[in-house]
Amino acid sequence: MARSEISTRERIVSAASALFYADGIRGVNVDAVAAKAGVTKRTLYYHFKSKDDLVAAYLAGRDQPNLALFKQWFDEAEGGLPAKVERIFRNLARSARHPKWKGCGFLRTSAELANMPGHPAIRIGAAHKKKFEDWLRVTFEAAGIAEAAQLARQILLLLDGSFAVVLLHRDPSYMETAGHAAHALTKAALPVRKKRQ
Amino acid sequence: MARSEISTRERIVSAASALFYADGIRGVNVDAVAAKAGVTKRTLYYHFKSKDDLVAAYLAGRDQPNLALFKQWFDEAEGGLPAKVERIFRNLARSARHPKWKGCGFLRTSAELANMPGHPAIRIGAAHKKKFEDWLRVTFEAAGIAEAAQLARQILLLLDGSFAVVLLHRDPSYMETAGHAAHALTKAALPVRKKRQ
DNA sequence: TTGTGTATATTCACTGGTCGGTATACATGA
DNA sequence: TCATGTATACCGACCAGTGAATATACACAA
Repeated sequence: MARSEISTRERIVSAASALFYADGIRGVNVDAVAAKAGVTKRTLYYHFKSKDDLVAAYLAGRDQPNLALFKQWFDEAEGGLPAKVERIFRNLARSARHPKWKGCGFLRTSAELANMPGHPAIRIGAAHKKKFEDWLRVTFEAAGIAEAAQLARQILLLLDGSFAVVLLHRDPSYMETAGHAAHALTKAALPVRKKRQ
Repeated sequence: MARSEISTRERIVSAASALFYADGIRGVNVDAVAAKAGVTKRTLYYHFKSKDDLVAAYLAGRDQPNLALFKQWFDEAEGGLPAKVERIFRNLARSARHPKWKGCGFLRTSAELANMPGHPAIRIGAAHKKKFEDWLRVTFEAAGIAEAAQLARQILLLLDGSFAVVLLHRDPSYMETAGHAAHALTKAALPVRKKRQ
């Protein structure tokens, strides 16, 4: 193991991440990843046994940071539960306005590799979405929502719908629409307490 | 012009459609399309000036039939507007159970070609989704829904979210969840008439 | 009817280039 | 001396697109 600040392996994953996200899996060749990481291809193949292995590392490296960001957005939002949920969508809309934004890497990878059902990248993507859905469900349960599981799935559907639609239309306002819907569904599922929030 | 039942060009598009949908754009090579269509590659290039041109033809050929199917499902459903909307999702869930189902071809293509913003295929996909959204909006306006445009967008988000999530998890029950959400949002947007539906 | 020109449609063989992955050798530190 | 890690050079398969020739169908003049 090299003792440098960031390991060779990390630099390779980082380069792969940027390229795969920008141009898709099949749109990026291994030489390009090696070049961007500043290593030769042989070195890359020392650390990863195949391109597929590298793809898996790319998504695995995005799992935790992505979830953390959503949770952070939720936590720092003010207002009731519906407002906190909606805030995730509003922040996402802001991200989507950056020119380099290209939707959800997990979703795009699973779409591209849809003909390889058992591909590690797809399993990692599915696990990622499951974690997000579970976090939503637990949060909703804690708020006393009876149909917490169903609501969590609905929010997930709106979120992933946003990724798909905004990627296609390049119009982030769809994310705010999804946020409204998420707000409405959450509010309707909330147990009644008093008239005003 | 050949006088056969189906033209060579149609056979090529049909072959391309099956292959591109199954394996993705970059996962299919032009030789495979030519072979499946029973023509030489040179013939294919007589009818289409490039692979991208063929991709555009693939999606253009799916536009009208896809929309017609959704409208048919909606029309033949019984019950009120929310039930008719929900029926689309239920029928889609049934389609998604077929082993060859691989999500929405428009969405998957736009995800795969996300690094080519002006690609004809993406414009065709965007136009397709826009048509569907417009049809929903007009339908909702006819039902007297004030926020018809917003509701149409929300339904679209749920629909495309279904495609993405079901493709990833291979669990069509998410489509029924989306149908519930669509039902609830439609019902809430409907102008009040009487207590029981 | 027959010959000729022309646009359409199709084939075989090929090219220039890309890509995932590897054989082999070398360096360095424990 | 042995495990770890890096470099150069290469391979075989694949792949989008093309050159040149040929077949088919039809229009029109002799």
